[in-house]
Amino acid sequence: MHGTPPSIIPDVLQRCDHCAVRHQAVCGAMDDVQVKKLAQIAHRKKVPAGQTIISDEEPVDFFANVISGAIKLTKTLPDGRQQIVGLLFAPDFLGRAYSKHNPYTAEAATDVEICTFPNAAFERLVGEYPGLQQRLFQHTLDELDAARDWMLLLGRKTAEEKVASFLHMLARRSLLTGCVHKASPGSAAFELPLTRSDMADYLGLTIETVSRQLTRLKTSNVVRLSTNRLIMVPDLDRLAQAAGQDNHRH
Amino acid sequence: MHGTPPSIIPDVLQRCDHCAVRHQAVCGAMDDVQVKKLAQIAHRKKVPAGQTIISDEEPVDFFANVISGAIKLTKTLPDGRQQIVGLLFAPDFLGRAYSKHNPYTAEAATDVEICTFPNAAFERLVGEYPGLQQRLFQHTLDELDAARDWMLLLGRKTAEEKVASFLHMLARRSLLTGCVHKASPGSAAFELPLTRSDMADYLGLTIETVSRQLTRLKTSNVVRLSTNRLIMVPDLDRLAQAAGQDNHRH
DNA sequence: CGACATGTTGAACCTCATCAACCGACGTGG
DNA sequence: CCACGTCGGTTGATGAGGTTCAACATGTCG
Repeated sequence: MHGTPPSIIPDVLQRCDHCAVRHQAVCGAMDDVQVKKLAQIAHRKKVPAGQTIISDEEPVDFFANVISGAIKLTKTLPDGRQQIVGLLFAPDFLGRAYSKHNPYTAEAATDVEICTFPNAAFERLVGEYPGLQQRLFQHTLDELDAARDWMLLLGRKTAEEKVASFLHMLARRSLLTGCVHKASPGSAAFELPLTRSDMADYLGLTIETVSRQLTRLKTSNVVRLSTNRLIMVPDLDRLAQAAGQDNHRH
Repeated sequence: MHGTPPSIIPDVLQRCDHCAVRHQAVCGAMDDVQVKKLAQIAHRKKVPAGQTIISDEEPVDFFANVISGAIKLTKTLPDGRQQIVGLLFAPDFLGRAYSKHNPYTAEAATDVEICTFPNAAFERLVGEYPGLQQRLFQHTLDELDAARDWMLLLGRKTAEEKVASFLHMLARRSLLTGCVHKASPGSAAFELPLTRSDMADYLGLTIETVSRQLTRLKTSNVVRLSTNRLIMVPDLDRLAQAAGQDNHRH
């Protein structure tokens, strides 16, 4: 929502070899030679929480990989009602093929690190390496699946199921993303990347309802909160059940 | 929801040249020589309303173009609550690249005609003609945009805005799809492709609420209903306003 | 004609939004 | 140092928008 442009910290010396997402992000489709080409057009950028990265009102001239942090994609009605239509995490990709115009706004939900590529140069690379286009396509399909899952949530789930589903998604995510304490199998612990207000915008609720449902889940011992942001899930199956989920999947 | 497989009416003699969607569907990316190849693997199929085309529980072994009618993509919670996560119309494409498994069910909302291609053969063609893959990618991006628009609707719009948005979408569609009476500019007339029950599942409402909001729009003269299914919109801008839309777009 | 599916309307209820007060943490300036 | 404003979050009271349950209307098909 800030008008100021994100500060650019070019990092030409940065070797992709040491990048945390080298083998997961779109560059995972490329061999070392290709990645070197990519490195030449890439720029690391740090974006503080709350800053707008892409606005739906301005053309976009770059693509980006998310290195760390969370980015929210939002849509807003003329009267200000807002909905988060997508969340991007570590190896995800930001940007739209075939169009300079994004139909939504991208904003840093937390402090964020991204690796940007200028539009033209990146599209040239996509032309050279068909594997890259396929990777982008695959990523878009995943985003579509996620969006449709969320449509089911927004249209048909209760407030408690919505909150539980959100936590369940993060919990699953935390299990995949390395560094797990895996204290006991079937449990998880993670940090909330969103404020209550953002959670509300993601779930189609109000902050008050989100807060109430969280305390409900807390008092029924489905989750534990150490701070406002640190969540501990003792039993993932119970959480999945509270989320009204197909738990024979995922 | 029916268990019976759709009846297959192979139509080898059918020339793609005469196909209503020859230049709009994915085949629009192909020249006449390529289309001839495509015609050899294509089969026309008629599917009666209500019949399941693709189930999320069975692998899919074909792709398809929609020739006529409407197909709904649905997701269902274990307890039966249902949400339509996508609607496919005439030149749209059904099927999922890179995966035999669809995470949703496709069902004929009206009587439907589709043009199917066996998986393997089609993927071979995609490999040969890069334009085809790009076309599929583009289509997926459009579906993603539509899904995210719908997330905003499901999460943040009121019942009246939801119904109005749905009608507005169909009205816009009816203007693009040839055969318009364009009695007066800014007006539109079309047939509802969905039952009240399906509309409810699409909008995250109940049939009763859909019905009530329709009569509200009717009594406030935003729309006119000749039959239950035939809609007349005298002023598209008023409808857009009732939909809570950005009307400086689209 | 009766049976069944689709759609409308009414009344009661309930979930969630709204409005408001309050809490703790943090930063700033007198 | 403390008063203060601000921000993120919680909790309570109230009410509206939609759901639910039920009755009825309409249309279609054997």
